Amino acid sequence: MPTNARDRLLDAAEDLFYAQGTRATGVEQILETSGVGRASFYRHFASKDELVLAYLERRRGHWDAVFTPLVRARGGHPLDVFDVLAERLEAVGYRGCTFVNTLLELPDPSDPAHRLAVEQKETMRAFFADLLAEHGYRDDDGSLARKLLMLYDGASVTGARERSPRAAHEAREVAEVLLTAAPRTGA
Amino acid sequence: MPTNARDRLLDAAEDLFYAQGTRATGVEQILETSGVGRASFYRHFASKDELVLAYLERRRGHWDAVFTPLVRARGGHPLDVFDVLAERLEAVGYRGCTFVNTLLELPDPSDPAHRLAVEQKETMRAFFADLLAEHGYRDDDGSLARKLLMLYDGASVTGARERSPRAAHEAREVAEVLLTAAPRTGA
DNA sequence: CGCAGATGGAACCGATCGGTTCCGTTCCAG
DNA sequence: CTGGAACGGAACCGATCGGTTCCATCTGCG
Repeated sequence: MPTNARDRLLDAAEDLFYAQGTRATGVEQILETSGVGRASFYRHFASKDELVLAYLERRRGHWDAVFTPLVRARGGHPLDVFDVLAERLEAVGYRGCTFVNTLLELPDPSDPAHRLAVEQKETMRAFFADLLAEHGYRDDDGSLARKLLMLYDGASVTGARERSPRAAHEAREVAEVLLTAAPRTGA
Repeated sequence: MPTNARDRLLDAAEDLFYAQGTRATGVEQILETSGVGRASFYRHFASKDELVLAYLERRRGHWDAVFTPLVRARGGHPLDVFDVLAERLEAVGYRGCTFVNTLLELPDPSDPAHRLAVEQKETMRAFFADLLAEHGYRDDDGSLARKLLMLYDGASVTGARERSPRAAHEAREVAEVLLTAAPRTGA
């Protein structure tokens, strides 16, 4: 039974938190952007921190509902992740991976937002591991999946800095070299 | 003729800005940590923003004066960068690359702090390019140097998240594969 | 029609933000 | 010894922060 105001708040929060960071975005600005009254805000969220968490959970849902299906639609090869990332880098206003940005902006490991971001990164690593296994790449110690995630994070940061999709293309090239040298299942 | 207060302010700013981020650190906390009076602060810095800039310039100087000599001392091979990075990741309180953190925390491209961080990243890229050339690696389009920097950034972010030097070791392995496949000068 | 729930506006709160001002002290050089 | 520069402490400023409260309005449903 979410009312309209809640959705508008989350829409505004998603835009502003992502573009400016969570600390840099005040409640006031979210109210102005969403057109929601101050009272209504606190009827739907106990605090700004809870809105931040709801924002992160929404982005996590976006990963499950949009990002991974796009990778699957391309065939689900580990390299496809970097092609989907490249498309995102081309979008105006790309500003890096939400979860990398959040865990760097809120570095306290006991912060629920930090923890959620770390959990999401673990989900991404597991996704790489699944794709590798499904395509016959052996990764007994898990290092290959971690390296691909590290490449993904490096491309996200570089893309946010250069505001160009080149980083994703070059990350894909690195990943390609990595996979060429990787052992195959049953070999 | 910098007085003692200025140095103490920069010492405190370096610790706090790096550990918590610049927005999360108030002037008040810097005054408490440094033991400097509020008036003295504004005698040395026109604003908090200028202290942030001075902090970044100090870190940039640290790169020139400490980081790159450590790499040179190991032989100046491109892979040596990752070994020096690994040592840093082992230090308690490691929280990622100052300049990556800053350009993500202050995403406005016209922000002087953001610009300084971007400039420093360009310096790092050029450093990789120099090391590559000095050790006989061809990199006509500069993509190899950019990829190494991307690996460095990925390892920094991952190291900040995992609080372990493993990311640097794995980044070095990726770089090694990359260099093995790279063309050599005169070939 | 009339009621109830959801809403937006605005006033208000204490706390904190970055920044200014004044004053008393310390310390070193002339 | 004396003057001035540098300093620390504290009061103070306006602005903004996150958060609370009250009220008028709108809307949909019985």
